Amino acid sequence: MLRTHLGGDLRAEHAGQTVVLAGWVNRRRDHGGLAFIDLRDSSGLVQVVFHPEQGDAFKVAEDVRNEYVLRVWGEVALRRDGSQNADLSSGAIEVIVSQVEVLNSSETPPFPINQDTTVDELTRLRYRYLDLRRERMTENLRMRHRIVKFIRDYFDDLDFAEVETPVLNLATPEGARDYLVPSRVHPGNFYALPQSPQQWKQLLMVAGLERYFQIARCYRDEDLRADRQPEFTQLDVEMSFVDEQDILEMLEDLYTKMIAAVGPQFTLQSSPFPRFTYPEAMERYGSDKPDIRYDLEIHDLTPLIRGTDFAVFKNVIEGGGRIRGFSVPGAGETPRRQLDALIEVAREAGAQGLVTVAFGGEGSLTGLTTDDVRSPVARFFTPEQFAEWGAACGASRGDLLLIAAGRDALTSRVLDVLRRRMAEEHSLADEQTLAFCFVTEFPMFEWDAQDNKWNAVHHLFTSPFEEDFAIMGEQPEAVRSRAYDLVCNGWEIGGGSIRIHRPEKLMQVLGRLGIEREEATQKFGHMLEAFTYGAPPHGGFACGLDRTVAMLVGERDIREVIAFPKTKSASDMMTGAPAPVSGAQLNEAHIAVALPPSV
RNA sequence: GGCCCCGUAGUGUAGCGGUUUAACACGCCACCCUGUCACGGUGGAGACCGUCGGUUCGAAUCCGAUCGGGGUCGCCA
Repeated sequence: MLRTHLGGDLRAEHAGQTVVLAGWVNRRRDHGGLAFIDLRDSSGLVQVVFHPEQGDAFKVAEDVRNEYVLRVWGEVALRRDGSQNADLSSGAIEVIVSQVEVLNSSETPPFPINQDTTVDELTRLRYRYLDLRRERMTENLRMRHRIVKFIRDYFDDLDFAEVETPVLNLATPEGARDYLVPSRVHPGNFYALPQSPQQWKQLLMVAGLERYFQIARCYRDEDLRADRQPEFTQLDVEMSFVDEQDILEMLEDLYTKMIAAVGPQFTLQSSPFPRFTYPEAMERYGSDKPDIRYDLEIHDLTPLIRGTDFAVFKNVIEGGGRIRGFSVPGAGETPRRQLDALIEVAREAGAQGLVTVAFGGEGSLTGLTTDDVRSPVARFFTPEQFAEWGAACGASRGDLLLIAAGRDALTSRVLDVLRRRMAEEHSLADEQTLAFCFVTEFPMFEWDAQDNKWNAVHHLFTSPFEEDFAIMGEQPEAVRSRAYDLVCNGWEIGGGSIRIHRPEKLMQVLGRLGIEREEATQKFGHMLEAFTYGAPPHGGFACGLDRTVAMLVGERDIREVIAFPKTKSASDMMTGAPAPVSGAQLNEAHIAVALPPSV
């Protein structure tokens, strides 16, 4: 070892000891006749002191710069009274250097390593190794490790086995776009990188493993977002002989214990986690991943408005739509300009418009007068009617109603956007609170207007409710799936389902999705066949590890918890990937490149 | 693929048609400084304003294209 101690570990009790340290120059304070260096290693910082009496060492210290790598020999000494530094773990002491060796010099870094400043994303990714040297990023990676360690221990304790599944897979027609890998041995044929180990884990259930998990890397060739990378990591779990209840309870237990272990500073809003069916979540929050740290709950005003002469509402109701809205406490004084901005937000979300009703004053809504109500539709309704609406939304004077009209799909979407916007503007979401919930009973199918067919909302191995098989032909939109999502603070953290384990059921679903018998056999024959050999009932889930880590370190962008992420255009700024390959490599893979005309 | 935002010293920003020799902070370099810890002081270097084209007497500034980054919708079972 090049050192005897880690600098950040040194305490008053080490005083008098001779130590050897190694690390980076975090900062140098040169007083001419005396120099201090904050030496940084994986444990933190320690102040090392260079006195001129130490001739050679002092001279070396004068020429040292930030990020130089040093090895120092010295004696731990208590700091003189009044010069202790409470901000450093080692702040009670300092190391008086007798000898120093420069293990490596350093160019001036392109951005400061010793402070957490905003730096252009591009520059950070280009010099990712320096970006990661910064304390915040190092801590994020360590937290990621702790979480993975916790997960492995947790499942190990419950007799789960971690099994690695193939990265080279058969491409499937459903779901996200695949990353393709050419086969050299089979000219013209391709593997697909896994979008998830879905089929493998089900086959492991058929294999009788009963309890499987994996920290699995997954790949999807789709456009990127702050919470989406082309390659990402899932906690993948599957169990046999279980129902929804078993799995939801396990997820609850897993996350509750994980947070207690690695993120004790967070408050769980409620445990057990509230459960909403999909229709309920859409009705109350307009979203299948509601942020329930705040209320702003959506209410149906249609019954109160039915029979109105106000054309906009009347037409919507007659057309089968509804009028829905929610109350924003204390927003009754929102100035006109901001209300206009909200209407614009609603329009961007697809709404024709947005009705705002601002209640003036304080206290209950009884005795409301025309002067107390500020609304663009004030002349179409009486104060009593507005008071009824307010009561339905749980509003008082001083609150603001936001009301959208239209088909449910539209009003949900609009009100969801507004809910999140108002929570943001009024700081309703506590950053230290984690509000988990489950959303269950998702629809099994959704209509794909582009391709004119039904798609699986979750995935095609998800089991519909047994009693819903009967209506699969006539009312596919009404078929409920045994799928569930784990949601936290408006983020979809994970999801899963009870699977289909009988071949004839799978064929039924495949048929509904418009996959012909021939294609079904070709793409899913192995699953259909496996299910004929006594496949046990089974189910499971997959959680986004990147999102889980981001959530627990308070990052909004999963790039902050991935060591070497890609840019929005899926490039690696450090290595330059992806890049052209040689003709020889292409030939071996039997690939002829046909570029689009614009390139 | 659509729409939106951003590209100005190493970093973060200002400047938004003409006294700009492009400003400020941090960083960097030199000198001074024996108790600092975001050390301090003095001085200095460093940017053809992403690229190409256009408008104009004059462009970092206006327009168009392009490249790169980011956001968002589509997409992501």
